[in-house]
Amino acid sequence: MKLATWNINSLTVRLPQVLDWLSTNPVDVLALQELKMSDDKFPHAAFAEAGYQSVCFGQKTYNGVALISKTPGTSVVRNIPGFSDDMARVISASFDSDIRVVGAYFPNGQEPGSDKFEYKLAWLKGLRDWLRTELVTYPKLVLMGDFNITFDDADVWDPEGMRDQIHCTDEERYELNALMALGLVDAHRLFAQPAKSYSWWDYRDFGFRRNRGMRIDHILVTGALKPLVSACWIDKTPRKNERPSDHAPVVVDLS
DNA sequence: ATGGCCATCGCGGATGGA
Repeated sequence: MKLATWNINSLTVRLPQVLDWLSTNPVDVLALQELKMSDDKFPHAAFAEAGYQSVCFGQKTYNGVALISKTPGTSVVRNIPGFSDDMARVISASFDSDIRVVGAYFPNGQEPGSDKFEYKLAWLKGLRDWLRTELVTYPKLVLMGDFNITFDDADVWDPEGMRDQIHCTDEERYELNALMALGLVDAHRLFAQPAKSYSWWDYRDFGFRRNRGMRIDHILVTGALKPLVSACWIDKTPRKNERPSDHAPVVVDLS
């Protein structure tokens, strides 16, 4: 079973790229973030023609998440039960009866100390409190998406320049580590990876060409799934497309 | 470098992203 996550920065713009990617990377489940599209606009038919089911949790202009899958997802849950939020950031479903997939678009946070930063920290706490009980119900769980947090300096092209900046603060990393402490492991770091592996590059200043990026898109798995993880990689190919998303897909092989 | 780029809304330029 292969799963992937990809922040596509507008499904309206990037639908052809998503379909193209799926045709050469026929994963079982693809979590999408930043649809920037309301549910009534979601292209279920286009995915169906490609042989994929889809469940979405959209929002006009901002945010929006979806799960694209070969088999239908069951027990679909939108956002974080118990955490009141007017933004569409999380969608969860079960596949192959007992694999629970949580696709998430974590808040950006804009700037440490800002209202958006405080919202990010509150959201992270809400996610953690919910996942603690969710992991009891679903021991085989995958949490993947755009986390908007780096683990450490290895995830940042310019650690000195980014020190204490958004995505790299101690507060964000504390919350990320607290999530891991619930019993999750970073699939990417289970394997040797190319040096300077990033999942996002700024559109400005030839960020991708110069590999000035950050690894902020992650796939975390529970201990029960860890023995099944045979590979995890970042696919930089779509970042070379015309009009690319600023993020690249991350893929995990659970076979 | 007080920035660069991109998507949205909507038709100019602000807002958000990261």
